[in-house]
Amino acid sequence: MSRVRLPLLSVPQPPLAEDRKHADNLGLAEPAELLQVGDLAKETGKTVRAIHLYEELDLLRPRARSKGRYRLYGPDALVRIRWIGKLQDMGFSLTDIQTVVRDWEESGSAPSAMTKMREVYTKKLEETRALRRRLQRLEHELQASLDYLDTCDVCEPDRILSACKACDHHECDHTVPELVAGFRANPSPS
Amino acid sequence: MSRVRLPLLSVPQPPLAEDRKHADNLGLAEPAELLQVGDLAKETGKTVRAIHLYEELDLLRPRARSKGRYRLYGPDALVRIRWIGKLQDMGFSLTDIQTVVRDWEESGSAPSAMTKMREVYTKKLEETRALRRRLQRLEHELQASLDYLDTCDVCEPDRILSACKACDHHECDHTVPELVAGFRANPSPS
DNA sequence: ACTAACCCTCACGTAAAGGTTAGACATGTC
DNA sequence: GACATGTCTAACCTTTACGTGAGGGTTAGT
Repeated sequence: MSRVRLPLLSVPQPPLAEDRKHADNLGLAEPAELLQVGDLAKETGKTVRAIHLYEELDLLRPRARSKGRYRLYGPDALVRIRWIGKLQDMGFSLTDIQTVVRDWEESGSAPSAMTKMREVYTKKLEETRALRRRLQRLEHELQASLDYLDTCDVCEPDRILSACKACDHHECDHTVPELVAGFRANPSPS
Repeated sequence: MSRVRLPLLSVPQPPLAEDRKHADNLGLAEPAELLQVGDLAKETGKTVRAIHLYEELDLLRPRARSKGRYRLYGPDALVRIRWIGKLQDMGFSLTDIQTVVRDWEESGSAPSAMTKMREVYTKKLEETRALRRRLQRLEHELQASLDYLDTCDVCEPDRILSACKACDHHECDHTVPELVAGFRANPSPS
């Protein structure tokens, strides 16, 4: 019975690509462009700790390790991390994602995998729509409350506001928005 | 830098008013209708524990106690609890609400209080709008991904799906939706 | 009086998603 | 070789919103 929580938003802002450190190992044709964890962090906006965590959860895996055991990732890791981020944004928990990933990898045979993927996304699409409607209702309520408050100082311009906390002016029309009523309800102790 | 999380939704469903236990103490005019914590719980869908918690956080306070120290609430408590719930739905944490309440009570003088209330709601209204836009983008992405997947089995009806995990059919048009690409990115260990 | 429901006050547990040390190597640069 | 950074592992810390007993009174009804 957990209710919806809509936390404050703040998009990570991919901190614009930094200087490629050890340029490119000119000579070796293919395995060029290996990134280390900090690079991933910079480009995805996630922290190193977060990326390590994803690995602990088997959501991500370094392509190799350096001699000194540094993790080395291919560029696909970027895709993966961003993907994780998007799923999170859509409301998946990391453990949800774990499941999704496990399912995908277990069904090495594709058809079921594709089906699953479609299922997951379809379901989430519906949830997202529902959530948006819900938000819209909240928006209306907020708007209504603000309108109500405006009324309050329209009918009693400016000055009388100082008495407004106890103002019964609106009490006659019993449609005090809940968002406003709640403020006053349940007064503090004696 | 916390990102948005949009948890699964599920509205509490106010479990339709139960039988008024000790009917109404016929005789005593005013202080009738005192509820005890379980009643509040039933009517708001919150748990008793939750209600106790709200009290610990100074968001709610019983109007009185019975001889045996049972908490007794007036009907305004219902309003208050529902109000708390709505604020939570809008993304306020309980500690946020604590602040709001404290602010409201401290400014016993009303004008600043009203202003504050308006401020809070105005801000939240904007956040909510932003969030909705964000969700809309996610919705589009989901839709796009699903469309993409449909393409996948339109061009290769049915059977070839079994090879689709490795299918490069779409790789030519480099617009693999991130939501789809992420699935495949970063293959598991060797 | 007896019983079934309630309620009281601690107080510790939990899940999520990392944050934050700490102590110790690794790398790249001058 | 010396420095400044960057990484490694391991392990404990943090916050949120309650959940879950334990141990023990309270109420209402019969």
